[in-house]
Amino acid sequence: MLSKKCKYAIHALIYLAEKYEQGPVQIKVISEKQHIPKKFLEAILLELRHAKILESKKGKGGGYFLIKKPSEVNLMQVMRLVDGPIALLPCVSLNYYEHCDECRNEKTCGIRDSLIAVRDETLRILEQSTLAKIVKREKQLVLK
Amino acid sequence: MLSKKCKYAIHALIYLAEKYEQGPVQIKVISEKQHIPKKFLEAILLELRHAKILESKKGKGGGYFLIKKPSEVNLMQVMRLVDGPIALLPCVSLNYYEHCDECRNEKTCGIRDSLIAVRDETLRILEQSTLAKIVKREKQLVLK
DNA sequence: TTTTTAATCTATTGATTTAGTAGACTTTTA
DNA sequence: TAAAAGTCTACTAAATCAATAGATTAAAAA
Repeated sequence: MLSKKCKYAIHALIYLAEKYEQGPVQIKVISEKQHIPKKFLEAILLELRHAKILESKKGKGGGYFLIKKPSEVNLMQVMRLVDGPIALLPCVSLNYYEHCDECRNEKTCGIRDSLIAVRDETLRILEQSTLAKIVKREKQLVLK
Repeated sequence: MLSKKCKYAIHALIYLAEKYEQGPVQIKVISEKQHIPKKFLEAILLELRHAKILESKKGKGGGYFLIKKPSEVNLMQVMRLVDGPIALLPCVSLNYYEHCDECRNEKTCGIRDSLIAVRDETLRILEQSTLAKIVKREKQLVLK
């Protein structure tokens, strides 16, 4: 399961993708519109800034804004950044690999194949899910 | 990520699937062969018994054994039982559904589609992964 | 019937992670 | 220079995770 932090991060990014190239948006505005605790959101946005997905401007008229195109930010990146590994076990993780103590020899562990398959399918779907596609989808859903 | 508990449960079940219809296996034996803390394993096996996957026998010659066929136990069942939801958010979970506070209207939430796709692909793979297949796979891997 | 074996039940615990909050500080703009 | 808005440091309550301890019960064998 995703953490609340990650869910908040995704919703904040979608909101900022809607306002792409329309100038900075204040934390307070995102917080209110997306029902995210303001102080918690501050930390999340800072993390996304450090990851070069967002940039910020201080002082009056300041706020946060996307510096990547909405089509270049996907759920795979965001989830990895905020929550860490996508894989179900560290021993099948691409970005956060860790050796498995229990299974003596990884080569003969029968569950790795399944978990690798889950990982790859999950990554495929999450990588395709860009902010641009999500915003487009939401607009279509609102019309229905 | 799976909890250690869930990983232990899977490895214990694979071990018992290898010994299917060969009589009860003591907790201590499973614990040693699979490198699982004995007391922790006790609780896990009990849970699997309550779920009617295992049965136990007390006293001398006692232990645990599978009461379902290895082909009838899959990773989807085990993960759901031990760790709960497979889905990435409660609002896209089939078995542990919970309404989402933040997204006011679920109908227009753009990330649900992706998360539902991830869930369905994950379930498909995990459901196919039966103990029988895993044991067979491990035997093949050992030969290589 | 008693002893031994092995699972069962109750309960507690330490460590880590999650989900925040508080408050002082810095930068920018009007 | 005052107000606005992000930044940084530190702290905390609650929940979850990963166990451990010890008494109890049931079954089999001596």
